[in-house]
Amino acid sequence: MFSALETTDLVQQIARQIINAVADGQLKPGERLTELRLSKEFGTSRAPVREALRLLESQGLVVSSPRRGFFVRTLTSDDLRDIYELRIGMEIHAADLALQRISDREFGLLRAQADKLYELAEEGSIGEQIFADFTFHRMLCAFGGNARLLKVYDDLAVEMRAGITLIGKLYDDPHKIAETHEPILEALKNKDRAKLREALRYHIGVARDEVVKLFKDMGA
Amino acid sequence: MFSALETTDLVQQIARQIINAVADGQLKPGERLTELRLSKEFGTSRAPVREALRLLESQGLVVSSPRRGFFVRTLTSDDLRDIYELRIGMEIHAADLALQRISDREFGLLRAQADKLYELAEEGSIGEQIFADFTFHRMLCAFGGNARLLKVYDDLAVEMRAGITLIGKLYDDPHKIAETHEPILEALKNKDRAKLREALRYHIGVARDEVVKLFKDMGA
DNA sequence: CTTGTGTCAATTGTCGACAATAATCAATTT
DNA sequence: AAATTGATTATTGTCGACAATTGACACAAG
Repeated sequence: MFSALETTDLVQQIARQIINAVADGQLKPGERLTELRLSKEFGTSRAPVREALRLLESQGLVVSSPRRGFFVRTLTSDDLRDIYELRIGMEIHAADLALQRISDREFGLLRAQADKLYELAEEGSIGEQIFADFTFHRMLCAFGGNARLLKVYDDLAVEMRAGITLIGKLYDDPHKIAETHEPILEALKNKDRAKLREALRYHIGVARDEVVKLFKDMGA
Repeated sequence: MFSALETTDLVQQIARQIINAVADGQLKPGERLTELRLSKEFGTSRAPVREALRLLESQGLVVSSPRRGFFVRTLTSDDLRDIYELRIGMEIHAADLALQRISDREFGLLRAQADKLYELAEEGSIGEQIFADFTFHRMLCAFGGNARLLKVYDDLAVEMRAGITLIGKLYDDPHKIAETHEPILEALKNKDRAKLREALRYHIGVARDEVVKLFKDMGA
C-alpha cells in the first residue's frame, strides 16, 4: 500500500555520487580524493566518506595506499584488457547456465532489449546506446541464475563504464553493434551451446580489442 | 639490507583475524558481530573494526543490514552451488588463458604442487590438504595472467573456505583428489584446450556436487 | 491467552578532535 | 647547481562521545 520511505543511507548516496562523477569524467583518473574536501562538499563528516571510498575501492573504482589516501583509479589498457577478458569468461559461463534454464518470457525480454538497440541506433544518444547494450548483457547474466556471478559482473560494469567514458565514443557503428546480438539470440533459441559460446566470444572480443585499441590511441 | 618493519595496519589485522575465526569455526554462521564487543577484544576503537567488517562484507564473508549491524554470513547450499559454479567458469577461462602463455617454469611449479598433494594424502592434515589443493588451483588462475580475475578468485576462495570448514571433512579420498589433477596437467602440457576445459569442469564439478551434498546433509 | 502499546537498554550512524605520518618547500652544504 | 637536511603544512588513522534507531520486555486491554 505504501511505498518505502527513502532511507538516507549517507554511504550509499556518497558512493553513488562519486561513481557518477567518475563515470561522467568530472573526476579524472589519478585525481586525489581527500576525505576532508569530499566531506565538506557533501556536508557530512569524514566517516561516511571513508566508508564510501572503501566500498568503491572494493569495486575497483578507486585505489588507496596507506597513509596516502584515495585516488581515482587510473585504468591502463592492460587493465581494460583484463576486465573485458574476464567479462568474456563470466558471460560465456552465465550464458551456458542460462541456456539450460531460460524461460520463454525471459527470452522475450532479451529479444525486446535487442530490438531497443536498433531503435537507439537511429535516434539514441551514445550514453543510451551504451546503457542499452550493457543492459542486454546484464540480463543474459541474470538469467544464468547465479547471484554471485551477477554481483561480480556488476562490479566489472562499473569499471567498464569508467573506461568507456574516458574514450568518449563508441567503438563501432551502433547498427553493427545491434546486429551482432542476433547470433547470440539465435544460438540461445536453438540451445546451441557451442554457437552461443563462439558468438559471445566474438562479440565481446571485438569490443575488447576496439576499446583497448582506442584507449591506447588516447595515450594510456 | 634491512627487513621491512611490520606495518601495523589495524584494519588488515582485524580483518585477517575475523576471517580466520570464521574459517576455523570459532565464529558461527549467523552470529552477530557487534562493533563494540569486537573493538574491546582487539583493544581498538570501533572505527577500524567497522572498516574491517565493511571489507569482509565486500568479500561476502559477512552481511550487514542498516541499523542492525553485521552478521557472519549464513551460507545456503544454493550459495555454495553458485560459488562453485562461478569458480568453474572463471577457472576454465583462466586455464584457457594460461594455456597460451604458460612457461616451462610455471608448469614445473604446478607439477610440483600436484606432487605435494600426493605427499599430503599420506601424511597431511585435512587443513593442509585443502590448502594445497586450493594453492594448485590458484596458481593455475595466476598463470592465466589476468590480475582482475585473480582478485575475484581470491574473494571466492574465502567463501569456499568458510563453506568447507563448516562441513568439517573432505568430500573425497585425498589420493583420489590428488589423482584427479593429472588430467588437468596433461591437457595443459599437450595444449589441448578442449580436454583442459573438460578436465576442469569435471574436477571442480565433482567437488561442487559433493560439497553441496554434504552441506545439505548437515541440514543447511 | 492473545494482541497491542509504551518503556528501556543496546547498538549503530555520525561527528569533531587529536596524534602520527607523508608531502612540500626553503635553507644549507658539497 | 644538485643534493641533502630540516621545518612546515596537509592529510590520514584512530579515538571517544552523542543522537537516532532498533529489539526486547513488561504491562495493559480485549
